[in-house]
Amino acid sequence: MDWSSIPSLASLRAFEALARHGSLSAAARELNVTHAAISQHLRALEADFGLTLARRDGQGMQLTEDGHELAAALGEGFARISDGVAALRDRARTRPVVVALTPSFAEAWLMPRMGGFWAAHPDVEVRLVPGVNLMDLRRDGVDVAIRFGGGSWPGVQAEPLALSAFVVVAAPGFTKARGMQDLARLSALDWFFSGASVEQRVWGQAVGVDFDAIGAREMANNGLVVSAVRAGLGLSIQAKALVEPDLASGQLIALHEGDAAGLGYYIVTRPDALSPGARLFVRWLRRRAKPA
Amino acid sequence: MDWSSIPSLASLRAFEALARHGSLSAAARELNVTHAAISQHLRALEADFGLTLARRDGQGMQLTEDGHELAAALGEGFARISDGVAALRDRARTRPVVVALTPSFAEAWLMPRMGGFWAAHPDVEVRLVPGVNLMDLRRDGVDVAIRFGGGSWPGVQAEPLALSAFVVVAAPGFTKARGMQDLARLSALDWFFSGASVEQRVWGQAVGVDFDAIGAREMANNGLVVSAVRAGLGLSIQAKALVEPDLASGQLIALHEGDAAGLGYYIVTRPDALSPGARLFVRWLRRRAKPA
DNA sequence: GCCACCTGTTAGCACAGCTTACATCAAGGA
DNA sequence: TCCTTGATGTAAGCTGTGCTAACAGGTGGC
Repeated sequence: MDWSSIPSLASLRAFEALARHGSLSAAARELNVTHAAISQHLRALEADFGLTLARRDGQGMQLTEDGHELAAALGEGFARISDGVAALRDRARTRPVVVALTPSFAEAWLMPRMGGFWAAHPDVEVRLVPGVNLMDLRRDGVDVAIRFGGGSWPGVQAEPLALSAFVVVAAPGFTKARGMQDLARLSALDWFFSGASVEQRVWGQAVGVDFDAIGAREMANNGLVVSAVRAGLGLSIQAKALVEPDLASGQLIALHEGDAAGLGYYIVTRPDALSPGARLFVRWLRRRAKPA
Repeated sequence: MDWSSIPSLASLRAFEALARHGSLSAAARELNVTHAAISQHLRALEADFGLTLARRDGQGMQLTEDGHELAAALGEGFARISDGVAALRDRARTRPVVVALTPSFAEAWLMPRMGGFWAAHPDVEVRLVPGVNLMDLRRDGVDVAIRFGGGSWPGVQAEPLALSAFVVVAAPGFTKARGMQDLARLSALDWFFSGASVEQRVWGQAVGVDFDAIGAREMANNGLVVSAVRAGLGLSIQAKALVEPDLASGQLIALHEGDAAGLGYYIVTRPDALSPGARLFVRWLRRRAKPA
């Protein structure tokens, strides 16, 4: 495409509007500018082409044949562009919001609350992508991630959703059955953990324990870990925010509680390009954050 | 057309170029800007739509599906616009140059020289429109006018082509046959003039004579006037520039010569919109002006 | 004659869109 | 392994396009 021979697009747009309205003032109103702006564009075009495009005709303007020819081309061209833009906006509006999060958070925190979002925004489709690895938001097409950690990751924006202390939990009967209150006397085999639980790995690093290394019992995912603990088979370390309901109902009891120390769940987004649906979802998340 | 929902056309143009080249730098080269400009436009579009349009991919860029959709629409739209502009330029290039002039000037000065222009520019069509009335250049679609007068007309540009004294001419035998050298003894009936000769009217005004009022013999056009004078039937006032050849060949002799006084032929053009052909014609005219 | 609308033109200002300048990263060749 | 080349990313700041403001004049309807 040889852009050098094409007059400024602003001029062409102005002329296209002029052609449709047949009057400088009307065109100016459509484009939210003054008539002087349109007049200048028209003069510039006529000087550039060396053609008269419109004759001044008392009230209003009359396109010449040359003017009509140009206007037709511009009308079609701009219409195609406008259609394409509109289609893309529509696509952006209806596109599912892709949310990456840790499996535990999805199960224990988000799913119980999702009903509220779906009720409020039935037209916004949300695709939850549970996963352990830190995904590259841009590369993997993720709109929003909920990550567990200290809140500082390079190249993304992060805001706290729910800072959370950790708790060591067990079934109410566990310590009684074992006849002990003393954590120090627990063996490695009493601990359950899951390599798939980002939260436990982060807490482990924070308190200086590598569950894998000390030979604790590993489960495939944190859901199994919690099941085992509920069954009175042992204990585990959990983000307090996630086991809140179990503690409240008495299904689990907290043996020890640790400091939040800035660790918790963060809403992580790309600095650029947040889709309309994603914007809604983030706003909804923020409102849920307070009570948690 | 709802322009408010359409991003800046410059951004869209930049993205269209990016889509075709698959690289910021290449697109920048096409548009004669730096890669930073393209990069900024891309970011602005992505932020506006809330969509990722292109993935950064080591060397070069890869459009997303959304990006391809947008690029297709833009490509077609801009192509239509570009075609329309090109067609109009072509039309402007090949359009005949409309030249308005006085009949006398056309016959006596321009026609003898037109061969030179046609030889130099065989592709430029020139339409001569001889006429007496001062035409409205814009309204009547006239590119160039050659007017006789003092050089100052409102709303147009005028540059001198050939300033010209007037001469009172007669056939060589005329005065001899009448046996007199003395202009004062000529009667009104010895004068020929034409109401269609702008030049004579202007000279008349300049010297304070209204040929019509004094009852001189009127002919339909100046060609007939000159014929009558050549035949020895009387005398007339003429722009010197137009009867130069007759004087040189001895067909006519000058009885009296008046001052140019700023009167003469001027190249008159509109301040705006001079078509390419018209530009050529005016330039050619200017070169002919010196020797005349 | 008045009013309400249009167009034409200039001077001057604001900001979109650019450049400059720096950074990082990947691919090739010495 | 280093160096060169050419890609992208981003911030700061300049510049010229495209606008407004403020004038003028013309036209049609009441």
